[in-house]
Parts: sequence; structure tokens; C-alpha cells
Amino acid sequence: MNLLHWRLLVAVADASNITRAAEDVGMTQSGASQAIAQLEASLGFPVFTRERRHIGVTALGEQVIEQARKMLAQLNAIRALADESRGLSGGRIRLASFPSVTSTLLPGLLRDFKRLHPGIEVVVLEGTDEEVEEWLAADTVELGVVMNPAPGRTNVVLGQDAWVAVMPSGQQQERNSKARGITLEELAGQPFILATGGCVVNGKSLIEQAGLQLCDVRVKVRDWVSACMLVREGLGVTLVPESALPAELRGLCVMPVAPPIHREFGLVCSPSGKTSGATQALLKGLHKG
Amino acid sequence: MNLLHWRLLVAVADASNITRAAEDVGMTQSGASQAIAQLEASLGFPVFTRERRHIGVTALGEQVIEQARKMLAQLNAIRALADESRGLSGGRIRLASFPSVTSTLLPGLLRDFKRLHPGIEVVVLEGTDEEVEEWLAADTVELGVVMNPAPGRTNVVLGQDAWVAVMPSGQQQERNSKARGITLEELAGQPFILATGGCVVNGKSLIEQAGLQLCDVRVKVRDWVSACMLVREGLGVTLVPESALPAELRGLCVMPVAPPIHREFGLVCSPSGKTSGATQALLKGLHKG
DNA sequence: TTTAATTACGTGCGACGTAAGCATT
DNA sequence: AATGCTTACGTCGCACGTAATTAAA
Repeated sequence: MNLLHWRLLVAVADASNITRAAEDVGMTQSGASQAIAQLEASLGFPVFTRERRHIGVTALGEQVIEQARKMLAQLNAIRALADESRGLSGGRIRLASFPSVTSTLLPGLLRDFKRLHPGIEVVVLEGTDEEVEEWLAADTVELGVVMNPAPGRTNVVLGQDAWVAVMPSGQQQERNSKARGITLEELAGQPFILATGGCVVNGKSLIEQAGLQLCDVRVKVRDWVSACMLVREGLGVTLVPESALPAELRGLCVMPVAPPIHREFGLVCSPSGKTSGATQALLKGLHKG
Repeated sequence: MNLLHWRLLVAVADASNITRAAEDVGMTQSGASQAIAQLEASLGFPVFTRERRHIGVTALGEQVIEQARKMLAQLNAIRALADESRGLSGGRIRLASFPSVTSTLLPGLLRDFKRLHPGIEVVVLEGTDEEVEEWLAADTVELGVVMNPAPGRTNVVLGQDAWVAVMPSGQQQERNSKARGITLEELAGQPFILATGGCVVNGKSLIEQAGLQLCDVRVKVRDWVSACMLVREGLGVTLVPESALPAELRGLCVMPVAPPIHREFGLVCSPSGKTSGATQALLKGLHKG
């Protein structure tokens, strides 16, 4: 019977849907299902009605949920109190990021932070990686997600992933290089689909950084997944971050780049970020969690 | 940050003493200490002041504690709601037990139950095992702890322990039988200190049940530990439940009885107990926890 | 066929206990 | 010495995730 149970309870009531509620509180559908079952067992009566494909609330459930809401409010009051005492309350953090990170890493991050500091407002700005850098330099945001940050500049490493080559399945390269990977040189010589994800660090920049040149760029698209679709159509090969691969890989052959190339996301703070208590609180939270 | 943390927080505030608070909520001093430290870390400021040998509350701490109290009150309200819905609220359970169990097994049990069902009052009556049986038969209690209950009669097994023989250390039996144990026959022939613990199931009854007879009963005492003290003084040997042994065993030689004899505590309910929702709720709680 | 919930099963992390350490009276 | 808090360390259980299953629409 943890707090998570009650949070989940309220979330399910709000969403009328266990799956969405689970996402809201940051757990899987399965975990949520179990947690709810457990909670109901502990209470001794069902809180929710499972009927056809949506979840309702029993009469008793209503009462319980109302109380739970009040309880969580009290909890938030405590947290707010804590923040206020340190002058963090009413703080506002502007955080800049680019699409892939915004949709993958940030949600969980921000959820946890909001839970810990309900009194601090976090505004997320989305842009290209270049824009993020500009905003940081201009000090219009306190925090920014940057790629491959210069060492020492990063305050927190958010994550990393490897670049992988994508080509239509069934090519002869497939059996040759599937295991040991493919070199940039081999890639550069083929018809290429340039995917950017809205970043200046992309297939083209990587190849050029290696002193090579793409001999035949067929298309340039912003979306990673779109690029993979085009590969499947046989228009060429491409280079994408592993985490950006589409779920459905049929018709595609994905292989590591040799030697491996990684990209790393770091959170850096601007001059004004360094002096903001709220911002520092966020960074502190990341160092452990 | 679970509910236990907040319970502990309040408990510490009330007790002004981590050790006692820990007992109150059912954990060790160490665990409590860690939990408090963790909680303070999470809040970001100290709630308690550690000064000389007692614990005080900081100004912010006061605020937090007040909120926590309210929060826990909300939680209790939920539980009460749950019980009320099942007609359990306002219920009263009379539970009869005898000394050794009352002081060892019951406290934790009752604490957990009260936490789960704040609206149900549990009254504990203490007596000898015979009295407990009488009360059960007369239906003046809903539940009773009985020893070695007839199979099928027990609703829940609370625990069990083995009878052990205690004699002064340094006897020649010591080396002979320490490992393989001592038979009742060997014991019956020696000067005996009869300890009862207020129960009719005791050394004498065990020996007689085995078709033997104590040849020389020197003293009869009620308290198990006192009996062990007398053994140390060299007055004779005795037979006690393992769990009743004193902490300090210097000068004593404890050895198993061969073949082993166990005693079992079971919780049985009287006729009226079978129809009481509150009583059944308690029993249900024991089946799992 | 897709979406949603439950069930089964395995695993990792963290909470808690044991025990040692340290301080205060 | 005795009391009381903290720290170190090991382990056990549980909560959660993965994945298979069921059910409904």
C-alpha cells in the first residue's frame, strides 16, 4: 500500500483507462493492473468496474478516490512547503530540447520532477539542436539538451545511443557485414537517404567528419522513420540513431557501424541556469535518480 | 517515500526518540534511522534536531509533521470507509491469550491489524490457557489463543516452538547428549524444577503424557525464566519452551528433547466469533500476512 | 485484427535487519 | 557502563517489467 498505489488509483479514475493511467504515473499496464488488483484486495471491495472496454468507478470507489485526492493534496502541500523553504517555489525553468529527446527521455524526467517539486513550473521549448544551442548562448533558457556536448560542459548525461546503418534486406552486404558491422566508407559509396531528425549531427555530417563524402544523396528527410520507409522501398541506404528505428523492421536490414559511433545527450545549463535554485534542484534530482 | 516514512515521521515526533518510534511502527532502530535520514534528504532539509540524547523538531519540521498527520488521517478515513462499507466499523473483538503469546506474538499482530482496520476495537484479555478455553466455551470472547489445538479447530496457526531441557552446565550429561538431545525418561529421573508459564501444558504434563513420572519435583514456579535461574543455582533441571529461554544462558546447558516435542499456538474462534464480521476480518488478515 | 486487461514468470533493487561504530551521560 | 543514533554490509522479498493469454469490439 504505497503512495504509488493511491496515485495510480486517482490516475485510473481520471483516465478511465488503466493503460493510460499507467503511463501517467510511469509504469507499465501490467504493473498498474496488478497494483490496482492488490489495492482492491487490501480495501476489501472493488473500486472499479471492468465492463466492456472501459473502466468505471463503483459507488464506494468514488468515496475512496475523493479521500485519496485529498491525501495526495496534503502530500503535495508538504513538498511545496519544502520547496518554499528553500526559495524554490514559484521558480520557472525553461528547458530546450529537440524532438527525439523531447518525446523519449523528457516525459518521465519531467513527471518525476513535478512529483518532487510541484511548485516549480517547467516550460519545454522544442527546436533543432542548433536552435537549442542558440537559446543557451542567448540565455533565453536555463537548460538545454545538447548532443555530444564538449566534456566538462555537460552537467548531466541523459543518455546515449549508437548510429546504425539501415538497408533493404536481401542485399549481399547483409550476410557479409551483419555481424561485424559496416564501415562509413562502404556506406558513402551507395545511394543514400539523408535523415536528419532536425539535427545538424546526421548521416552527412558524420560521413564528412570521417573525411569522406556521400556520392549520391537521393533524398533528404527530417523524420528518421520516414527515411527507413524509403530504404524499404529500395531508394537507398541510410544512417539513423538506434533509438529512432521504427518498431517494424520487416524488409529492413539493420547493422552496426564499424567502428561504432555513438551520440550522447547531455543537459547543460546556461549562465542564468547556474544561479537558479530551481534549475539546480532539477539537476540535483538527476544525479541520483 | 512510502507511507511508512510518514508514519515513522509522526511516531518520532511523538516519541521524541527514534528507538521507541521504531518499535511503535514495527521496525528496528536502524531501519528507522535510515528511513528518517532518507526522508530528510528527500525533503531537502532536516526535520529533526539531534542534540544530546533526545530528538527535537525543527521549525519546518513542525509544519511537515502537521501536514503528515493530516495526511495519515485521510488515509485512516479511507480505511474506515472501507470497513464501514462492510459493516465492520464499530465492531469489537475480544481476544483471549496467555502471557507468553501476549507479550511476543500479539503486539505486532495487533499493530498491523489496527493499521488496516482503525475502526475496529480489539480488547485483549490475558489469562491462563485454561481460562482462555473457558472463555471460548462460554462465548465471552470471540477469539482465543490455545495451545496444541485439535486439528480442524484451529483457524490460524500463530506459531510454534520446541520444548528444550535446561540443566546446569558442566554436568556429564552435557557432553553425552548435547547434540542428539535428551529423552524424557532421562529427565524424569532427575531433580526437577517445574515451570508452568501459567499453562497446564508444562513439563509435568508432558512427562506424564509420555507415561512417565517426575521422581523429585523440587520447586514449582510460574515464570519460565525464574525456573532457568533456579537451574543455574543447581537446584535441578527443567523443561521450557525454546522461545521462553532467557537471553543470558551463562551457566546453563540447553539441549533438545529427543524425540522432539513441539507446542503450537493456534487462534480459534468461539461461536459468536464465527458470525462476527470484524473477527473474520482479523482472521483473514492472518492468512496472508 | 486491434486494443485492453489479466496472468505467469523471472529478476533487480531497495528496504530492512544484524552488527559494529561512535557519542553522550 | 548504558543508552541511543549512525554506518556498513548482506540478504530476502516484493514490485515491476516482459511476454503470453484472454476477451471484447
